[in-house]
Parts: sequence; C-alpha cells; structure tokens
Amino acid sequence: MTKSREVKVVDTTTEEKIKEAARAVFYKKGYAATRTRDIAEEAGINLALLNYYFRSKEKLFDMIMLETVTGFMHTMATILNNEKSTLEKKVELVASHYIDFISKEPNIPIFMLSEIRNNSDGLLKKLPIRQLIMQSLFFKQHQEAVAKRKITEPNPLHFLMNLLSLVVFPFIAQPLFQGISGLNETQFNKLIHERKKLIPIWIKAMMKAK
Amino acid sequence: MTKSREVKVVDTTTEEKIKEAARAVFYKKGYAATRTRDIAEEAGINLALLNYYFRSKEKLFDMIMLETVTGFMHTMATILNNEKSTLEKKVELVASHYIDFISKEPNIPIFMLSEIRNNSDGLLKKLPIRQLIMQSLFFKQHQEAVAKRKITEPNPLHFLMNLLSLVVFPFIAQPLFQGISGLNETQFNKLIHERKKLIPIWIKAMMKAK
DNA sequence: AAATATTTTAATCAAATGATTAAATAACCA
DNA sequence: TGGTTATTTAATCATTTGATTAAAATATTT
Repeated sequence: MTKSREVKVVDTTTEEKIKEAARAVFYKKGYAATRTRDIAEEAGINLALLNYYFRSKEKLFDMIMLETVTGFMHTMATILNNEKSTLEKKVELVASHYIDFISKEPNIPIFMLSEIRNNSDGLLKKLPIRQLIMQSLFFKQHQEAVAKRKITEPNPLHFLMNLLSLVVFPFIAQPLFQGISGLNETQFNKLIHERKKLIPIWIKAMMKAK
Repeated sequence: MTKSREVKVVDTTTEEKIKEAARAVFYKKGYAATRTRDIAEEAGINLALLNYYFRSKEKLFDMIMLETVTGFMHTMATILNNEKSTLEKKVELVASHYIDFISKEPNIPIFMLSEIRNNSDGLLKKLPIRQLIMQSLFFKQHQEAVAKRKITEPNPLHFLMNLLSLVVFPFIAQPLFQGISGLNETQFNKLIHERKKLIPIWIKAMMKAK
C-alpha cells in the first residue's frame, strides 16, 4: 500500500473532505442559505478547490441531494421488500431504523423535504421510487391483511403516511416540541427513542380501528 | 367615508400590499432564498418602498414570522382550552381545523418549522406557549382519562405529538407522497381530507392500545 | 393657491457571493 | 534528476443583493 493510498484510506481525499463538509452545511442550512465559503471553511480548504473539484455550488448540491434521497429511498425499499418479515415486523424495522438514522442526522428530514419542495425539475421523477414502493411486499402484505379483515383501513398510502408521520415528524418539529414541553435535548431524545417500541403498537391499533 | 379611507378598505394600503407579498414569498421560498426584489415584484411596487415602510428585509421577516407563529399557537391554545368540548372532540377540532387551514396555505408548516430551526435567538422563548399548552384543559382531560384507564399512554406529549404528526406531516411530505403514489393534486387533496374523519378514530384507537 | 408633508421613483452604493485565473507548490513518472 | 501532471493558493471578476439617496410626484393642510 503506497503512501498516497494510505492517505486516501486513513485520512480522506480533499475531494471527499469537501463533499462531507458540503453535506454537513447543506443539511444544516439548506441550499439557499449556505455560502460556498461556509463549505470551504468547514472543509478547511481554499474556496477555489470547491470549484476545481465540483465545478459549481449547484453541481455539488445536486450530487449530495441525489445521494441523500437515493439512500433514503433505497433503505426504505429494502425494508419494505424484505421477504423474511411480516407486515408487523416491517413496521418495527422502519420505526427502529429511521429513528436511529435520523437521530444521527437530525436535519436530514427537513432538508430533504424542503429541497424536494423547491426542486421544480423534479428529482423524484428521475428515480424509480414509485414502483419500488407501490409494488413492494409491504403493500401486498397490507392488501392481504385487509382481505383477511385484519386491517380496516384499505388504503395502503394512509398506512405508510401514518407510519412515516409518527416516525419523522417529531424530529422535524423538535424545536417546537421542546419549546412547548420545556424538555432538554437529552430528555427529548429519550422520548423519541421510546417511540421505537410504541409506534408499532400504535400502528397496529390504528389500523384495526373502525 | 372619504376616498382615501375607501381605498384603504376596498383596495389595500401599499404597506399591506408589501406585507402580503412578503408573506407569500417567504412562505414559498423561505427567508434565505427570497430576494427583496422578489417581494417588490410580487407586490408591484418599487424596491425602495420595502425599506421605506419596513426598514429591512429582516424586520419585515421577523414581523411576519411572529404573526405566523403567534397565530398558529393562539388557535391551538384556543382549541385545547375550549371548556365545552371533550378530549375526543378536541382531537376532532384540531384535525379538522388544521387540515382546512394548511390546505389553504400548504407551505406554512415547512416554512414555520424550517425557520424556527434556524432561529438561534429563540423566537419561541419569547412567547408564552409553554404554559398555554402544557397547562391546557386538553392536558388535564388527558390526565383524567389516564387515571380512569381510558387511555394507556400516560405521556401527554406523545398524545399531542401523534396528533400533530398525523395532521401536519402529510402536507410537509406531499411532494414525496405524490411522487410515490402517482396521485395528482386533486386526488391527494381528497386523501388528505379523508383524514379529518380518520385521524380522530385512529388517535382514539392508538391511545387505548397497550 | 401656496406651503408642507407624505409617498414613490430612478439611480446608485457597498458588501456579499459564486466563479475564474494565473501563479505557486506538491506529487508523479521516465 | 528533470520534466510533466495534478493540486492548491492568492488575487481578482462579475453579478447579485440589501440598502440608501436625492429628486419627483402626490396628497394634505393652511
């Protein structure tokens, strides 16, 4: 292993450093509010290097945005299509995985959803998310459960919307809820993590309600 | 009624025109992405008038932000403190009111939550939202219901978080859900409005689950 | 009507910001 | 090593953007 290789493994490439810095700043402040100079500073590099490696702020952003959304959807599709888990287990997996994931990157949901909303040319339309989820095993299992009268709500979109709402919204509205409740960050995190167990129970009860 | 007064009533003041334009643009694009020139154009006025009436972009924004958050919280507090409604009825009122309200201004939730997140000096701390909600009749009724074993989940914050999640998140993630489902705007709106009836049923079932 | 105050406009400023350039430095290779 | 390529830097550009100014237009008061 040459020295240059070792640097790439142990430390990180300048290119990677910039990308990671950009990711951090974009996640926190969004596209419009981040300055290329913020990214340069965060990465500890000269401003010109950003354009040297990535041509423009917009190209760098598009790359990160694409990776973020793709990663999010890919994980979702993987869970929803898991052959070895029941519908109930999938609910547990979604809740558990995303609560842990978002806990590590709390700004991701509002970042993604804000930027998707702005994005007029439609990043979503370029990705094959539609069939990946609408034709997932999760949806088939839901359909079966409806047929067997295990679930009353026949629309699988309500099912998925409810699950994601309960998982994601508390993070998005965290500052609001902390302001209301007076809980500090540690206490709030504890509350959030309780939900890994609670959400599957709630979802189960909801979907049987009539 | 003089002519100048009539103008103020029928038409609108320049000042009001600017404020309404600013509201529209800020809601849609957020603080960082809106240009004072965007607001001027939307209002059909000269750029200098914005500074003449409101001194700066930031002051104009702060004013709109304060009104928005105050309005939101005030309505919430009013519903949660309604002496004449049961806990269940309050859930219905919240769902019904906010679904109608956000339907008319779909960008409000993500706007508010994004900007609250940025706001480092803490707009929330200046408002008396804490006691207004934590000491609300809604929370007292919840406590009673827990005592009477009508509700299993003892934490009222989970209760409120769940309710708001189910109401608000579908709007925030609307572009995502439309991308996933392939529904057009009309179809999606129909889905959202179904939730006015469904959410109270779901909440009821959830909170009794164990 | 004349004088005064208010509102609006066009022109301009200064700072911020995304991007480029040419030169310097470091890495690589024959 | 010496030459070539790749990386990095400092300086600078051109635009954009928030804000100001002085003058013009309009409304109000005396």
